[in-house]
Amino acid sequence: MKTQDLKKAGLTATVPRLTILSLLEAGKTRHMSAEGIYKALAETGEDVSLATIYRVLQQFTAAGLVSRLNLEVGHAVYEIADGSHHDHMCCVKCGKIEEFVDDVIESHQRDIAAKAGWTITDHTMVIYGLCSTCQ
Amino acid sequence: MKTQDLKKAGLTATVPRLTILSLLEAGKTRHMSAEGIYKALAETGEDVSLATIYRVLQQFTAAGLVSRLNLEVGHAVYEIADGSHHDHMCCVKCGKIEEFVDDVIESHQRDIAAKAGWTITDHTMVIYGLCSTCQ
DNA sequence: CGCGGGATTGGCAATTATTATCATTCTTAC
DNA sequence: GTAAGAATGATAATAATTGCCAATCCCGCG
Repeated sequence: MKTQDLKKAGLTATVPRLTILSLLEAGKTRHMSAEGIYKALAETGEDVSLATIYRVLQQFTAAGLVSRLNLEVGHAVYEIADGSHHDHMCCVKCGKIEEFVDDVIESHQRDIAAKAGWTITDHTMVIYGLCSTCQ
Repeated sequence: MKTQDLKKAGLTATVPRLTILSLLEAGKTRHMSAEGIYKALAETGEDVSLATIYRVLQQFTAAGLVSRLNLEVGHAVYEIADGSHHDHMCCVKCGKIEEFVDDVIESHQRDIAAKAGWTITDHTMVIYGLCSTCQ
């Protein structure tokens, strides 16, 4: 039962949390936004406030019950395009951004996309962690 | 001269555009947010409105003069964490999200981080493109 | 060099995604 | 069942960004 999943994650079993977890585990849509969850629940009359959904998703993410994927919007930084493609490492403590290039990763991406029948227009890869001085 | 860079990109050479391009090319800070650019220019008395900065950055990005990097905030989607790590492909036309795993990419990431003296806490990799049905 | 019209800008309102606040309600251990 | 603390809902607030529109600028032409 899902109550156990929540207990195991150190969260008390409340109605909103169980409702959200059930929806996600039902797997009708694998990737859902907070807004999407809100609407899906509203449709079945299981109203949960948007504030709660955001809070619960944070808790679930922290507990490792769900994972979060950020898409192409939000806080952005820009850099002069020098033609050379590179990816980024971002320090979660001091915010430093370092760049790197790895041809093996680049070519694998192309292979993966091609194998799936996709045409790549762009990609982003960001490694988050502690930089050498923030260890 | 920078006017030529703008002309070549199909953009008329205006004061705000030249100001922003100069700042970015000066390279004092390689990665700058819109807000950061706004403040940096304000300090030297070269005021450009925030709305213009956002507009110009969009144009520069579209023209390939600068590139844009999105960080860990913004519109997010969540999925049940099944333990297995995977990365994502996102269709820019229909929004479909597909998942993939590639061990070579994973291990290369660890190597790169280790070589730079970093400790990875997380990473995101999203390939943007056209999915097989949206070609 | 001056002029006209379309492109561009600035100021500000509006949006979008998300977080904070706080009074009310629910959970749980006793 | 009850009390204490955790969680929720409603709503205000925030952050990043975009939309709107009147005022201004840029540039080819005379």
